[in-house]
Amino acid sequence: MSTLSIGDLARRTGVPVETIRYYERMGLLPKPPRTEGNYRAYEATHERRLAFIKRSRDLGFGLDAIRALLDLADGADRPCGEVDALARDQLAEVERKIADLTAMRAELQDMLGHCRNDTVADCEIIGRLRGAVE
Amino acid sequence: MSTLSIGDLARRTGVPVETIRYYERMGLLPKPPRTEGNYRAYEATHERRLAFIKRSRDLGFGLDAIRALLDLADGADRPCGEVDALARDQLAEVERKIADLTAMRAELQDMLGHCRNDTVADCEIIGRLRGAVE
DNA sequence: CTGCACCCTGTAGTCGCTACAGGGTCAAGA
DNA sequence: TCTTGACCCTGTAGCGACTACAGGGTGCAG
Ligand SMILES: [Zn+2]
Ligand SMILES: [Zn+2]
Ligand SMILES: [Zn+2]
Ligand SMILES: [Zn+2]
Repeated sequence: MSTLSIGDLARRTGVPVETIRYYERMGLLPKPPRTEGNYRAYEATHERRLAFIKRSRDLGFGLDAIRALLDLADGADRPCGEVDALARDQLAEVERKIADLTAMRAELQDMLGHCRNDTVADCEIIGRLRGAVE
Repeated sequence: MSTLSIGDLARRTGVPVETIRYYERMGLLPKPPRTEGNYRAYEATHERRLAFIKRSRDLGFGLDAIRALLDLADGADRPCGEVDALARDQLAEVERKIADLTAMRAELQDMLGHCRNDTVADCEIIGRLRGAVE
């Protein structure tokens, strides 16, 4: 037969079992029918939906945005402006994070480059954390 | 007099009041003496320590690493190898995050570049989230 | 003396999981 | 047939680093 246990679904999508149950609680994944023994019995639609969620998570979308994307994906004939807006917001967020991290990287590299592996008293890293150079 | 209220300290360091109390609970900032009315009364040492914590946080160090850095900073005559190791670990972590985010950015940009602002059914963004192209 | 800004403690919520505890189910092997 | 072990169930608590109250106390200016 064609239903999947939660463990099967986890293996096929790469999403941990606990996370699948969490998505169900959060309303991202519909509650599947149950077997006689009260096991979740998933079908292909669930697998597709979970794969969609996983790809969205891999791009950094938050669960609220994913809920919105899933809703939008159902309205095939509507324009995709809202989808684009969510993607642009996400891109902006990613770019902001990259900018922050790039500044951190530059400062960490510079600190490490100036450190003479001396005593703590002379260490450039500690010196800058203390505020010697900004 | 030379003591600072928690609000003064917050203004001078840019660290919110709630966060200062949180750092105290977490053992990063020593408990300051109190006034008669039970207000925290900070001195210059607290301000320096909090500034150190803030600069470390701005570089992305976690609170455990900052605790270690603060301890190491007190041993002026010891070699700074452990400090360097913490900084290198942090640099590696930052570089890992940049790599992840850069991949997300590339995919988001590519999705957005292919989107023709059509219907949801034709939208490249939705298509890829569904798994059309990996 | 009254209002208001500030301070106090303690607790709960955020986000997206992750890790149990304490049980139930089910198929395969001895 | 019995038992082992892998899997599944619910419910709750923990993570990191805050953030946001609720419900009160303090202190100063008008
Ligand atoms: Zn330099
Ligand atoms: Zn050094
Ligand atoms: Zn392309
Ligand atoms: Zn589109």
